[in-house]
Order: sequence, then structure tokens, then C-alpha cells
Amino acid sequence: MTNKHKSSYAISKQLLQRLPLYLNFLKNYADKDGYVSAPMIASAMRLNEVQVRKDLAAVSSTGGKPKTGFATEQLIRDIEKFLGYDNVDEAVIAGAGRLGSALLAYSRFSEYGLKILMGFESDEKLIGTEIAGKQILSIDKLPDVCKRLNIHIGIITVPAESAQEVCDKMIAGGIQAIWNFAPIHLNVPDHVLVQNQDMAASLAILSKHLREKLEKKEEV
Amino acid sequence: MTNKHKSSYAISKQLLQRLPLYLNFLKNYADKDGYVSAPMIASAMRLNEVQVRKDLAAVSSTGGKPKTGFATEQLIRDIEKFLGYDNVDEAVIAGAGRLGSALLAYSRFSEYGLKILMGFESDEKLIGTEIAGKQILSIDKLPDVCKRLNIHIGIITVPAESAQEVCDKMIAGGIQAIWNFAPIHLNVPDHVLVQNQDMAASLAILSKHLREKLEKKEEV
DNA sequence: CGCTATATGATAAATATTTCACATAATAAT
DNA sequence: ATTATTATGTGAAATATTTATCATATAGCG
Ligand SMILES: NC(=O)c1ccc[n+]([C@@H]2O[C@H](COP(=O)([O-])OP(=O)(O)OC[C@H]3O[C@@H](n4cnc5c(N)ncnc54)[C@H](O)[C@@H]3O)[C@@H](O)[C@H]2O)c1
Ligand SMILES: NC(=O)c1ccc[n+]([C@@H]2O[C@H](COP(=O)([O-])OP(=O)(O)OC[C@H]3O[C@@H](n4cnc5c(N)ncnc54)[C@H](O)[C@@H]3O)[C@@H](O)[C@H]2O)c1
Repeated sequence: MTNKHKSSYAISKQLLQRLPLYLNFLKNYADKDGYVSAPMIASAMRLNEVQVRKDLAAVSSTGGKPKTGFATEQLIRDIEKFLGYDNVDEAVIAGAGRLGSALLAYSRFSEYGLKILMGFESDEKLIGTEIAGKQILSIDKLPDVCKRLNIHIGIITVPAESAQEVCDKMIAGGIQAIWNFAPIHLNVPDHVLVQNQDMAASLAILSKHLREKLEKKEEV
Repeated sequence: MTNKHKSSYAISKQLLQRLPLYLNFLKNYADKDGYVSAPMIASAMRLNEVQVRKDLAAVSSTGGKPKTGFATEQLIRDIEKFLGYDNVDEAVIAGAGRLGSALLAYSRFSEYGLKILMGFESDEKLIGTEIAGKQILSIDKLPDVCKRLNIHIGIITVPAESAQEVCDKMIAGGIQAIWNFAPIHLNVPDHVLVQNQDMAASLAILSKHLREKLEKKEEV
């Protein structure tokens, strides 16, 4: 075999989205003998076998052994490393309402090397309090604090009406990537990344898929 | 022009994900004269012009007018219709903790014709209470209630340890599509759709994109 | 020790999606 | 009117992504 386990496959955006799923699966997978194979993962996760094989080849540092598969623990480490487990990234959140406080309290971000440092609010009753041990500051302080601490990821969980305004504050504070939960299109300069997380849309898409599936069944 | 405004383009999965973004943009778009054009949307949303044109052609019932564009209100209605605004879909949620109660209280689902009817819990203190006017019942009742009300969408916001167990209950209740927020791979029979919403992963991917962008800038 | 079954890795083929290029239609200005 | 401009719609080309096929490696077994 010509495997130099150099794994110089291109990583596609789709692969990037599958990696966390592999990770969840592998972490939960009751590890018989310390190895997993691509066909096994493929059948459990309902994916194409070749796709899994390529995905693993793209991120595995060691490659797999024919007939045996990949060392589970190593594979988990490789995926985590790939996703940035080791470089810690800091973020702030604007809007400590229902969703914002759920995110502030969510511990699982740290598994990917992410840390939400604090929240920013406009509600006087919330400013000065703590959520899950994290301070809630006035939204007016956001630009300065971000600049001073050199934070470049911002999360927006304020109502849609305030989202653009808060977004502008983040940009003024040097934020370069925004995770936006408000159901609104944000205007940002070229160099700023925006990832929209429109939850209602996600559920709508699932429901549409379901409807299509049911219709297809009727046809038969 | 050979436009029979029949718009028989194929709908890709990617398009399905872009539609809600168009919708957010259009709803917010200060409507000068009642029309929007594909090039205008494209430049505002940083998308390729042809892509927008094809996307709109795929969902627009009327087609657009050269030089003028698409009637904004009509376009909004067309997209909403496409996404299922008119067929109401009902769902239940398991786990009325921080995230679950945020979702229960989230009103925006109704904009896509979705309705979360009630929540199910294992915590005695929560059972019998209401969140945002929606009843919280014992998780044990989930299968019966879903069967009786003929509900086929379930949302999982319980801790990862309980997710599979809750998932099984949903399937026993005839649920056919599951929106899973627990960071774990769910085992389901063939006919059940699962959409995973691994939030930590989403943030991790954003942070990875950011890191790549910064690295690219350094190269230059 | 060779045989068989199974897994990897790589190349090629098939699909899916995006982008380009161009022909045509409507508007606005001359 | 005629013309310049801008937007649409569409077929073709370019990319990206997934799936099929095959050659090779190796663990387990008779
Ligand atoms: N609740 C959900 O499940 C959910 C799901 C998806 C998206 N969203 C979106 O997330 C956002 C927040 O939702 P929520 O349910 O947490 O709402 P919420 O009302 O509970 O919280 C919003 C918070 O933002 C704060 N806020 C308002 N203006 C602000 C400003 N200018 N600066 C700083 N803080 C400000 C408010 O004081 C409030 O605490 C909304 O845009 C909503 O559409 C919510
Ligand atoms: N908080 C977040 O921002 C966030 C983000 C993404 C994903 N998640 C995931 O969503 C899930 C819930 O997160 P959370 O922060 O709301 O946690 P939480 O602890 O606040 O809520 C979990 C709720 O589930 C209930 N529960 C536990 N076992 C149950 C069972 N068998 N049947 C019914 N209900 C049961 C608990 O009583 C609790 O109320 C977790 O899997 C978490 O990883 C949370």
C-alpha cells in the first residue's frame, strides 16, 4: 500500500459538518477492542461506506489498518484536534435572555476549545448579575471589553430589532466572526464572518423533509 | 422570453437552507417600490447573482419582470408557502430545562407553520407546570399523547445520557422526525428522520472558519 | 502456511451544485 | 421612436461532493 498516512485530502465544508457527528458517535461507542472500522461507522450512522473512509482518511493522523480499522481513541483525538480542540477561542454573548443564558450555561463548548467569557445586556436588572458564573455587563461596554481582551467571536441572542445595532457594536469592538441567532439578515463589512442559526428555519426544514417523505410514501 | 413562469427547477438541499435567509432579508428589507431584484439581493447577501436568480426562479410562482425584479410581498409569500407556512405541523419537546423552555417560549416557529404543543419532563417539580402557556407532562405519557394526537415531530432537549431513552419513547409514540439537541448519535429505525443540532459543533465550525481566514491573511 | 474474508487507500465515474455566458425582455432616457 | 441599461431565464461549463470499482494489505483460520 502506498499509504504514507500523510492524508492530504481536501476537507470540504460538508465534511466539517460531519466531523462532530463522528465525534459524538465515537465517544459514545462502546469500545470493544479499541478499534473502529469505516464500514461499521457507516452502517451505524447510515452513511456511505466510501464517504466515511475518505472522511477518516482526511483527518486521521495515523491512517487505518486493513482488516482492523482505526484506533478509536486516536481517531477521537485527531478529530478533536482537527476541529480546534487545542486552540482555545474566546467569545462573548450579547443578550442574556432565555436563549442567551442557556448558551452561557452550556458547558459543552469547552469540549471544542471554546469559551464564552461573559454576557452583555441592556436590561438594567440583569447588568451586574452572573449567569453560570459569568458576568453580565452593560452592552455599552462591549466594544471596549472586546478590544481590550482581544476577543474575536461574538454571539447574538438579542431580539431581531436590536440585532443590527448590537452587531455594529461587536464590529466596533473588533469582532471578526458572529454567530447570529436573531432571525434577521445582518449587514457586516467584508472581513467579518457571519453564521446564522435560524432555529425556526431548521425545524421548518426538518418538517419539510418529513412532509416530502410522507408524500413519497403515498405515491407508492 | 420563454418564461412560462412554471419554474420547474430542482430544489437542492442547499437551496432549502438559503430560503430562510432570503426570507429574513426580504422581511427586513425596506421596501422602496414593492420590488426586489436578484442582483440587489445578491450583493446585499454576498451571494452569486446567478445563484440568487435561480433560487428565486425555483420558488417564485409568478417569475420576475426584466429590469424590475420580483414583487417583494409575493416573493415572501411564495417562499413561505414553499417552506410549509400553510400546512401546520405539530411537535412536542422532551426536556423542559434551559434550552427546552427557551424553545417552548419561542414564538417564531409559528411563522413557518410549526407549533410546539407541549413539553415532557422527568423532573417532578416541573411536571404539571406551564411554560409560555404550554403544559409540561410526565415523560411517561409521551408515547400515548403523541399517538393520540397524531404528532410526528419530536424535539429532544434532555441531557445526552437520557437522549436515546427519550428517543425510543418518541418512536414508540409514532414520532417520525426528531430534532436532536443532545450531543449524541441516536439509533433510530430506517423510517425515522433525525436532524442533529449540535450547537457546540456549530460554534466550533465558525471558529475554525475564522482561524482559517486569519491564517490565510498571514500568508499574504 | 496458504486461503479467505474484510478493511484500507486510491483512482475513476457519477451526481450535485455553483458559476459563466448569452439571448431576450422591459424600463428609462435621449 | 430609438437606444442604452439592467434584469430575467436558460443551457453549458466549471466545481464540489458523493459513490463505485479495484488493487493491496492483514488478521484469522483451517
Ligand atoms: N428562545 C429561543 O428558543 C430562540 C430560538 C432561536 C432564536 N431565538 C432568537 O434569539 C433571540 C433571543 O431570544 P430569547 O428567547 O432569548 O429572547 P429573550 O427576550 O428571552 O432575550 C433577549 C435578551 O436580549 C436583551 N436585549 C435586548 N436588547 C438588547 C440590546 N440592545 N443589547 C443587549 N441586550 C439586549 C434583553 O434584555 C433580553 O434579556 C431572538 O432574536 C430570538 O428570535 C430564540
Ligand atoms: N443549554 C444550551 O445552550 C444547550 C445548547 C446545545 C445543546 N444543549 C443540549 O440540550 C440538552 C439540554 O440542555 P439544557 O441546558 O437545557 O439542560 P438542562 O439540564 O437545563 O435541561 C435538561 C432537562 O431535561 C430533563 N430530563 C432529564 N432526563 C429526562 C428524561 N428522561 N425525560 C424527560 N426529561 C428529562 C431534566 O429534568 C431537565 O429539566 C443537553 O443534551 C445539552 O447538551 C444545550
